[in-house]
Amino acid sequence: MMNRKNTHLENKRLRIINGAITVFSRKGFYKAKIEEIAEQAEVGKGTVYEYFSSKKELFLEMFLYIEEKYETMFQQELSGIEIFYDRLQKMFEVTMQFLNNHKEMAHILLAGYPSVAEDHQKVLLDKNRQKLTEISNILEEAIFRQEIRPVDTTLAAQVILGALLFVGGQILFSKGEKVPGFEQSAQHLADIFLQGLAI
Amino acid sequence: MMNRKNTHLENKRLRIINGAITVFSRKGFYKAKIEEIAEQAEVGKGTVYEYFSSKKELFLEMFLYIEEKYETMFQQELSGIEIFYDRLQKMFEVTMQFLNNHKEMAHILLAGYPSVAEDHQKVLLDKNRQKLTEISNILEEAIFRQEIRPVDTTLAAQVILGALLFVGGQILFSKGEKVPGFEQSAQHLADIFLQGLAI
Amino acid sequence: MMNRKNTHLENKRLRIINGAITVFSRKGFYKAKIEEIAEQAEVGKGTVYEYFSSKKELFLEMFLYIEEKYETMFQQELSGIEIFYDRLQKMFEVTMQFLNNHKEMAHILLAGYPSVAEDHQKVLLDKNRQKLTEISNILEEAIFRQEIRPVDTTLAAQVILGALLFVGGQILFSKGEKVPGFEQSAQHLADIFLQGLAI
Amino acid sequence: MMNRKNTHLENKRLRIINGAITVFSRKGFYKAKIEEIAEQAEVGKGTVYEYFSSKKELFLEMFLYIEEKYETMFQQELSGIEIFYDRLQKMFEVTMQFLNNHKEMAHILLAGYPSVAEDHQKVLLDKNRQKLTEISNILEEAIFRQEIRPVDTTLAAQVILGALLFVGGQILFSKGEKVPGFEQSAQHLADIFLQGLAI
DNA sequence: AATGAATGAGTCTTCATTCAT
DNA sequence: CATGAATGAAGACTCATTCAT
Repeated sequence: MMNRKNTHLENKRLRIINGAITVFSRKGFYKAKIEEIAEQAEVGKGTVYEYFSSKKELFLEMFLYIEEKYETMFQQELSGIEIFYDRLQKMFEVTMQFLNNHKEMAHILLAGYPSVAEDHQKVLLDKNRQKLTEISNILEEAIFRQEIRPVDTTLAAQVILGALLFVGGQILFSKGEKVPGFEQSAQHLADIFLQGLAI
Repeated sequence: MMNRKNTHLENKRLRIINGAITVFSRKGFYKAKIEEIAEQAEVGKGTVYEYFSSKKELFLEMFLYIEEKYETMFQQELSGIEIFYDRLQKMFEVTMQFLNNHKEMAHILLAGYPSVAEDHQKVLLDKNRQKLTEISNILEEAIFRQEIRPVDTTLAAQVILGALLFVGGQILFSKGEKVPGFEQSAQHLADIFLQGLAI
Repeated sequence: MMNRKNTHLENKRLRIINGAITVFSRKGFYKAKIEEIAEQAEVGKGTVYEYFSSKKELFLEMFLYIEEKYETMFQQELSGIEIFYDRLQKMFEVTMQFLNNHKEMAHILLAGYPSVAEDHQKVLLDKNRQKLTEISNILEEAIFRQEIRPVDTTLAAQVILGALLFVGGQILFSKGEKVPGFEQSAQHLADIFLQGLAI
Repeated sequence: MMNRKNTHLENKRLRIINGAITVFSRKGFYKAKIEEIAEQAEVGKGTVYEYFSSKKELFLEMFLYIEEKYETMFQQELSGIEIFYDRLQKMFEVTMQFLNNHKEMAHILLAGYPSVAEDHQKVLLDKNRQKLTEISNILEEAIFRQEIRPVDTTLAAQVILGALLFVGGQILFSKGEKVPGFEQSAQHLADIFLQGLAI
């Protein structure tokens, strides 16, 4: 009983988060209207406030929700892969796939709406840092395994994440134009990073 | 006389643009208040509207102003340099230097505030594309000179610009923490791109 | 239940319209402040916008509301009367009575605030034309019945409506001064129109 | 010399008044911009304030200027005419002619923009009253001469002025539609007033 | 728990007016 | 006298948030 109720509630919360994803990413934080999110979620405007105390809070929760999905996807897809080149390629692939499913989030992930964050800024920055650390760890492991040469892993992680997000964004925002398959792009990218540009 | 007047007017327009830079980058587009920009510029609120027809227009003009400065800096600094590695390094250096002077713009350059743009979106996207083309050309030239191996220059340009902006942003937003010298970081970055990560 | 709610909502809409009547007629369109209308209606400023999408729209709706009341009054009072002289007299009487209850509207009915109208101008002009047609019809009927001689009914209708509104307005705006009873004035007017000024 | 200067000044003042006529009547009081009036008059915005202390004052002065022209025209045209019927007809004719030349003023004359007036309301009302008195006098004279029967001249004057303005307005605002010649309309009107509608 | 009607704080923008040149 | 750049008071309108039902 209790359980069913919880599920039911969870569903409503989830519907709202999904409405938020749709609207926030279409309109951005400021142009998104709570009312429209409520409509999307097929709940009443007031109901949104039963689950989230404010628009900002909703934005944050939505962000964390997406982040978590990204993170999970990231972990899962990379789990079995040992070879660094393959991991790198998979990273790009997963990220592009993810951005493709949440196109609109690319901007948000990239720039993080600093002014929106304010109170929650710490949380958002931490998420970013976390992802960088993750990539950093992968790099360090690869260095340890002597798959790659010793480089400043912090810097390299930034370069990779920047590339991931920006290239992903670029590819996705070039609407209408031919978007090469993710796999192929991912291969190219991994290749560039691994082999470098030098002859 | 006429000249002095023109100069005087130009000064006021410039003061407003600088006010806009300060406030927009501190608060973002939506939280920035015209009144505060006017205060910053030490002009009356109404005066802003003598020079710019709307908040959006002011934002666009400010963006173009900054872009142009960046562009000029970019061109100048790269002009004498022939070796690709040096150019790459300089690119990073210039960009970081620039972002350091306009810290606040990093977000804006990165994400382009899509929802703000709307009417002007085309202009903003074009600027981005323009920069990518520029880098692309540098790459093609380097390929032609056989300084680097033949790669997808479009993709590579995106990777480089993404890295430029993101790494720049990262470095700058880690306020309080030790920021390594730009030169050194630029060297590292150029090295990573040129040599790749592989052993 | 449903019914009570509707009634309740209707009431609020009506309260706002009445506030609008009070304020618009005291101050005219441009000097009227939405906030004051809201105060009059004892609702919040925002509530006005729940019911009317803009100040102009509110003005139009108020105008139509008043027009309808005038029209109804007009129809009802004239319904049983056959003799042309009596109808004419009643027309004046009804109009003066009406203007007396909505003093402030006289100007609006007279001049129609052309610049306010703009978008809605057509609606307002149509209302005017409608009233003229109505009077025109009454005149034609009277001509048919040979109660009055054949005249240009369009012109005559204009004369009569002009007189109705202007005289009404004159009488009402001479505040403080002795206003003769409506009935008596109406008789005089009807007499002038019917008998003419000639000896 | 002095004289020429005065003339010159008078010219500038007049140019502004004429600009005001054009703009006020096209846009109405509130939508008219001082700047546009200045443009029309081909003077600087500030210059308007050299001649008129405020927008309201300019409006009033413009109104009086027009009124005077109307008045003069009225007096002149009626001066030689003795027969009441002819005077009545001429009145209509002159008024329509006048409104045709200052189309836009019809509304203003009709309704008098009460809210604009405020401070000057007295002046405007007086002008109106003055015109009514004038017509009243004409009527009294006609009664004295036994050209028309004794009627309430105040009321009759109102009816006539109301008809003058309203019919004039109607005719003029029916843009695009066939407007019968003024003379003919004036004849019809005079006929209706003199003979009445009765058979 | 769910709703949506009601609210008013907050901001862009307009434009009459001023005043230094 | 003439000008127009500068100003800021004022007001329509939006929308997150509340709360009675």
